[in-house]
Amino acid sequence: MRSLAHPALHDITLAGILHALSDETRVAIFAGIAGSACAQRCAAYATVSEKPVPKSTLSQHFKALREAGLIRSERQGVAMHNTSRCAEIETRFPGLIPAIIGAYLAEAESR
Amino acid sequence: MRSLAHPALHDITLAGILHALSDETRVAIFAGIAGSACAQRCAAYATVSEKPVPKSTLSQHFKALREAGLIRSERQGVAMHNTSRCAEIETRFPGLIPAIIGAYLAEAESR
DNA sequence: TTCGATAGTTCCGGAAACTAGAACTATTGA
DNA sequence: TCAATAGTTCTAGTTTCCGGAACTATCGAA
Repeated sequence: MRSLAHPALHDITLAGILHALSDETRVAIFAGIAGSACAQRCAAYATVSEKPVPKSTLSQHFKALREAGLIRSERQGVAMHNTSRCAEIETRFPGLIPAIIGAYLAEAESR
Repeated sequence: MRSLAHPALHDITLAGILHALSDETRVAIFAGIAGSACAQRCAAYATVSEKPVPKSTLSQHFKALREAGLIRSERQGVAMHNTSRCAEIETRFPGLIPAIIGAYLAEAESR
């Protein structure tokens, strides 16, 4: 397995973030990771919003979030530990992630 | 020309907004419209960030912004008047658009 | 009322991106 | 060494995106 690529903070772009989060499944995964105190395994999201997500698709989604700079993934034994990079991003784009998470929660609640 | 479709406020989705703004050209156009007091013609964005944008592509971009609910377009004689729907969206997703515009400006400034 | 100019839209083919099944790789525990 | 677990990569079918060419709508002459 090749080493996982994480962009440096200054390589994270707004368009990249918005694109990564413009997918229902990915924004749900990211909200879950960002809202959790502890690291999350990929497999924790084998079903998202009551829909099963195939393994390969899930892997692609995590890759997209990783390459956008939204999460950090580290192998821990056989599993993967995923944590959000919210704090870092906050220094570059203050208020952006909280606003998106807020909108996500508002939308989820109204459904 | 068929009448232009604008989604109702409650049909505007977060994913739709993020997708529409996940394109460099579109977010630049939207920031221009949102930051302007008066309505903007499509042709005002025939070049964005010093890159020329083909007419057909520009039309598609405006359509994407319109269908995401971000702008309102009305024919005014031979031209189109485009205005942002920021105020409406603010009631549904408070703080979202300002945060994105802020991030866009921060990124534009750092380049 | 026809002609020309202007401003967008639609059509369409090639390019790029997304989805998900199948096969593969890495790590751990028996 | 083997089996199980957790992800990744390969690949093909589908969908979406880009931009040139052709089309439509509106207005202002003449």
